[in-house]
Amino acid sequence: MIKPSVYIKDLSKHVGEEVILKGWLYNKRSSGKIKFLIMRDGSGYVQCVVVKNNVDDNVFEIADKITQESSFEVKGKVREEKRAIGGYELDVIDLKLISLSQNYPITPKEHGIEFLMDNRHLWVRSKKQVAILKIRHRIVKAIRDFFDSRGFVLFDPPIITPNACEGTSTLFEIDYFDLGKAYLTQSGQLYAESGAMALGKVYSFGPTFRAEKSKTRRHLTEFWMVEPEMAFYDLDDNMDLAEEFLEYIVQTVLEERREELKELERDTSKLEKVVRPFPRITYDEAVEILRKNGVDFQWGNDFGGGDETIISEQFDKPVMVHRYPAEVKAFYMKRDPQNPKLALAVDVLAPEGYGEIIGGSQREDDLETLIQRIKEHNLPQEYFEWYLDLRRYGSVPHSGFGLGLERTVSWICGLEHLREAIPFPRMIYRNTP
RNA sequence: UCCGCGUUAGCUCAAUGGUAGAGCAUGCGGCUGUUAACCGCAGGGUUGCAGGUUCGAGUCCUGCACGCGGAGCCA
Repeated sequence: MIKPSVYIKDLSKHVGEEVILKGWLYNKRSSGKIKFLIMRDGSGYVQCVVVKNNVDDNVFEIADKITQESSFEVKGKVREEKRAIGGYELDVIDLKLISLSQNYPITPKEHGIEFLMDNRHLWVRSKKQVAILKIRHRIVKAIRDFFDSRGFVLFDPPIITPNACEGTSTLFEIDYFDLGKAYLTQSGQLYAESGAMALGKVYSFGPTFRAEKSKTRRHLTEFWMVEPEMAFYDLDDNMDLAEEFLEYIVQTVLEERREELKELERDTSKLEKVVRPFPRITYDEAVEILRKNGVDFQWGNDFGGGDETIISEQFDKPVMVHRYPAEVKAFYMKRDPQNPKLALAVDVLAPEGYGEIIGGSQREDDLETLIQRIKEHNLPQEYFEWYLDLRRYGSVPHSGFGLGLERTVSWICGLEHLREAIPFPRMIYRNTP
């Protein structure tokens, strides 16, 4: 057995005991005959104190020579220590070097983004990145827990698809044997709809791909999306669910990842406010807000990034904007019976300028109307025959939405850029490491 | 695709058109409570690439490459 006797996060249960820890050297400070080694093991950080007069010469020699990010094993006695990070310290008895690291590129000073991105495989070891990745994991778990405990069934759509879901965005093209071109999915929604007709309430959760030449802090070419789809839900039911969902995610992270949020210096008072009910405004009301704020906005257009910021700044909670002009929305969205120019769509804008994190709608459930929409959007109907079947065989009103995982992580962590919200971001000018 | 900014030591950055420097990292030495520790010494450069102007270019001009930010588009 080579695994350590205990992990750093559990040291509080071992005060006064001798333990063996294994990990990497995060940083080292020294003051003559006493050396301070900060070990990280993935679960946390602990300061190991090596005093020359208390250890064998060869142990002190190792403490002297060990370099940043070298892997090592340490035997020592756990002691409470208010001065140290984490509140506990290890009085070192023995040290074993596992592998010496030489010239680790990421030093304890500042680095530029290009360098850090080139070294992303090492950058993920840094404190801030570790905190973000732990929060990302907790968000993913919260998402799954939320749906799993409410009668939803996980329904995995294909990644390789024969056509565009929405027909507009650019797709990544691949050669698919003798069948010609295929594409990487940009949404699992249409497939999720078939799942909803089979299982009632489903969600899909996986990577999606957009070959848009976007070059902003809000875009990745590969990102993760969770897409619930519910039979017998109208737009209001859909919004109720989205609201409860977001509250659950944010409050869960606040409860369970407080340490990590602190490490990121996140202003948690902003997150505390994310509780139901969220403001709900119509597209028309949003346009009014823009005009009051001096934006010369043309009715019928979609909101740009700057517009979204202005709208969301009016509120300290996520704001739900519903009933958009049908022209700017996808073909599958149902029109508002009260006003056929409007689609029963909803976007949820995160506060603090983080923009759209959810897009959803009630789906068109009438066969003839949907065929008409496909024609209007100049989409090849033959590719959508299977989708039309969902309206031929027991069509029901249904709704769903998609939540962008990285945008959610970015917002909750208070990040400047989406690229830190995923281990290995894929962007227009970067697909390495 | 368009607009703006940038590219100097391993990293982060300085340097009126006139001998390329500092901090971190690395190596050596010092310090028994350090918190991005500190102090001393040392090594480390084809100034992104290709041209041009000039007695002289890191600095000015042209082109290219790469990066960053933004627009459009979107989660």
